[in-house]
Amino acid sequence: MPFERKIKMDSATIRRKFLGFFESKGHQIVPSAPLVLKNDPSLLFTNSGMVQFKDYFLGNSVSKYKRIADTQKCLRVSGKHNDLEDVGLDTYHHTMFEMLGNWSFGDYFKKEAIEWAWELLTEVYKLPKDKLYVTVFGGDKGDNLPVDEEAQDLWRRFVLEDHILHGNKKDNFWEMGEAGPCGPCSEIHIDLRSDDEIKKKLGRELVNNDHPQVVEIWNLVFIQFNRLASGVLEPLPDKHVDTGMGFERLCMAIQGKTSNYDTDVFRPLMDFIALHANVKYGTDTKTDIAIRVMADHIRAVSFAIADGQLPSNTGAGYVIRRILRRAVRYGFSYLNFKEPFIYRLVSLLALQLRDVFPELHKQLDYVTNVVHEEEKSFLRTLEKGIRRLDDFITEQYEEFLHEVITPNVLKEINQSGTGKAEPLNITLPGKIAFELYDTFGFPFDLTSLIAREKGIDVDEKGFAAEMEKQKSRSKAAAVKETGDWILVGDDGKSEFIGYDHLTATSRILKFRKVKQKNKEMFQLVLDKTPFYAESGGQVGDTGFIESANEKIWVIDTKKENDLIIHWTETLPDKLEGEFFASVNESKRRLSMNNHSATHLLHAALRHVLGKHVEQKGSLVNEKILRFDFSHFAPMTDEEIAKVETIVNEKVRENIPLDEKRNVPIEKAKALGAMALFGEKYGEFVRVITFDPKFSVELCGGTHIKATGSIGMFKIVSESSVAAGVRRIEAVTAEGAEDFVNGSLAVLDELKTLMKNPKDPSAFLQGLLEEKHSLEKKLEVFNQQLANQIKEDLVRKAIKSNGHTLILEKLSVPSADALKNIAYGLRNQFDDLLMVLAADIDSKPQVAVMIGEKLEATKKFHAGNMVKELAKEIDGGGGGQPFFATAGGKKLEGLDAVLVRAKELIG
RNA sequence: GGGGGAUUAGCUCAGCUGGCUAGAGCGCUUCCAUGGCAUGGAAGAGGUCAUCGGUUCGAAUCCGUUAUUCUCCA
Repeated sequence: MPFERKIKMDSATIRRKFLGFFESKGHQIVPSAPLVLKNDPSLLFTNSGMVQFKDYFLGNSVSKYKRIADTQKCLRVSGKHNDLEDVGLDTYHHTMFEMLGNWSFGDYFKKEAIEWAWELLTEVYKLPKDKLYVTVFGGDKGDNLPVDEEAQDLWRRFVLEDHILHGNKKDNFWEMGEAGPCGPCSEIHIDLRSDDEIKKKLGRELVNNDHPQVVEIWNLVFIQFNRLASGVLEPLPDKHVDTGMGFERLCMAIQGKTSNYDTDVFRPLMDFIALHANVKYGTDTKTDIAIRVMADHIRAVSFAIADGQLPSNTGAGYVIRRILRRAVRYGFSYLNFKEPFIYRLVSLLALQLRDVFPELHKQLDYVTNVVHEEEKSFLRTLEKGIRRLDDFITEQYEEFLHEVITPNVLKEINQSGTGKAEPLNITLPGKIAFELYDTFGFPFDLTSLIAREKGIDVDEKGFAAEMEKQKSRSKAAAVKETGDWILVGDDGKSEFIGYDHLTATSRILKFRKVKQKNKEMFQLVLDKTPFYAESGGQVGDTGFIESANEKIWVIDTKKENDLIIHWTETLPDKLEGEFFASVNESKRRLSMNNHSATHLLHAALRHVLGKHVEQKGSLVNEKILRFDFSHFAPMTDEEIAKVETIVNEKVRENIPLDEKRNVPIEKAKALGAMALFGEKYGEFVRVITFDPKFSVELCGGTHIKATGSIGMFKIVSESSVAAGVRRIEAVTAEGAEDFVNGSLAVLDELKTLMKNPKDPSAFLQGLLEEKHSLEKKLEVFNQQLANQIKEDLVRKAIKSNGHTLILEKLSVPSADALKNIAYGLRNQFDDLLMVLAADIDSKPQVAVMIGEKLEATKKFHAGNMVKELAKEIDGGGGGQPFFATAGGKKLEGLDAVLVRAKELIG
């Protein structure tokens, strides 16, 4: 009997004990960072516990606490060990997972890390010592590194020699990237197999061998080196500890399960899914996979949305969309969920994790709504795709039928709708399957499934080949080369002084070259800079840096983590020495107006619409401000007007800016400042207040001294961006003035054109109605004209050879009229044979019309006749057997047309 | 950032290689039928075929621009 059965500990307790344990060892417990990253070009999502502490390791900033522990939401959807398409197939991969971790920044090192890890696992969690294995770094010749004896000796105090293994550089040496902090690591693995299994094969032989029940649970990283770009390792002055323990696996080990999905982390979700799908988990592989996929994916999707990442068609948003759609697909195919269902899991999940990650529970309605809408939209996509696929399949059948049509085959096809069909030897080309996928978003596995049900094969290789083409195309377009940082003098700290100054005397600390779309650019880091880097929605500053003999334009300023980077197109010839750095003042000033106005808008919206309004996105530049916020209905004109009025009132009050820097976050919250979900805040924050009773926000942006300089605030548009998210675009100051003046100018112009009517809109309304009725009258008039011409032609008709012959030259206003006349006469005579040579606005046109009965005899073909006749007017033409037209250039040829027509008729 | 598709009546969509007087279903209006309702019958209104430009004798259809939107890849 497995040991674990005796232990009962739920996941919440396991998490609590971890945090409590490290708190008792002097660690500060911090909240999880958001799942979605901003300001990091190398990463879309937080994929491990250390991500939020990256800057501490890189030396860009210093941690206030030497010891920290937390549980971190992580998301992994790509990479060597975890492909999205694999999650759910096995029992231990996940998209979102929690990583428990403890850190030392220049404080304790290997001894404490190892002792505490052992104590927690064996004393607190009471995991059996003989089932635990540890690995230590076994050295690497290339890097000239020996075995990590230090760690090995420390482990020997607790662990039997045959439970300690050596690992290679791949498994036991951790690196942040190509260059940067790194060091050996030590992993703890656990053997969860039954005693019988263990007897057959020793646990140590299965460590690091992808066995689902002999798994790594904790990785202790000892950061002691810095790898230079050259590849050389140098020892770090401050050594750090970075550990990460997979929470779901830990729960599996402690709760004595053989699958992460069997723990109470996933079970409530899975039971709910199984209940509504009306299946039992554990009875069928296919439905089990589908249940796991849904239970897993809803976690990733819900928390990503709660952290501010809406599903979209680019970047991180696209990843979220893909995850959700994969869940819908599995539910649709294997659990028969044809209606939106997944959104109902959100509340269950929110409740389950309310105490650890309150952000989801606090935004329950919003997240549920977004998921629901996204589900609906994908189900619509599926429906359309199925229809298209059916069309394709029908086509394939038809082609097939042309070749082999026997009663037996027909019978087979007719039966094929009922379920399993005999293979028919028809293949759906990969190109078509790919087209369905690429253009219409219809998943390949559904294509195969449906095709197979109808006895059709799908060319998988062809599909994969098309997919490859698409990938290489995208890659080729996205080539971006980033060079190494090159130091200019000493590498020091970079300081931002742009809140108080627009100019500075600066030195270049380092620079690097980047190549994008064959364009070479440079990135500079200054020791102190007045340039504001794009952040919080506000655009980065532009401007220049200038030395005694040269001037370099800064075309953009961006942030990478906490580093402020100035983009330039050229590099100064002389990098050393002082530069005069100057920000483009007018752009900054206009952006500041818009940014402060955004704060006023935010406050006004909460005032008018309610407290559920929260910022979901923001863009502030020198021209416009765009503000996305949670709200479930379109705003009425009254609401918009009211918001505008409130903001403009606040502008006229000329409220002075109250800016407080370095406010402890707790104090800021007490002031009433709202923290945004998905935003990462430090220990100390900046608080921007315009009237403490009106607008208090945490913000790093630049602001005007008093609201009066906004001048005027004008909302330009209100629209929807996603389910439950509205967008307002507005302008301020000169922008608002231009907007209003522009609108008035258009109105003035229109009024002048209408000769200044009292009520312009009524006047225009009348004008439109009049136009409509005139058009109708004209139509009637034209019809009458055509009838006259028709009657004229009827009179000139000759009975000959048993048909009614009309050969005439005439003048009509349009090609349409000619057509009308021709059809009119066709309805009148079923033995009609008519050639009309028309002058339309001085352009020659010929029409040949043949009556229904005459057409049936196939004696004459209008299309062929008109081609022949067109030669006479230097033109060409064609049409159908009974009606054809031709146009040309030679107006004088019209008479010849009639002569030729007579010859043709004979 | 790079591909692919779509845009036709109030809505959902047909309209294949340029020439069938631009269609269907639902909805709408009017009339008729039934005790009422579900509904049935008849007639009718409603379209700059997204936009601008080009090719052509002729463009909803082919080519390019812009806009909007869907979708895939990075």
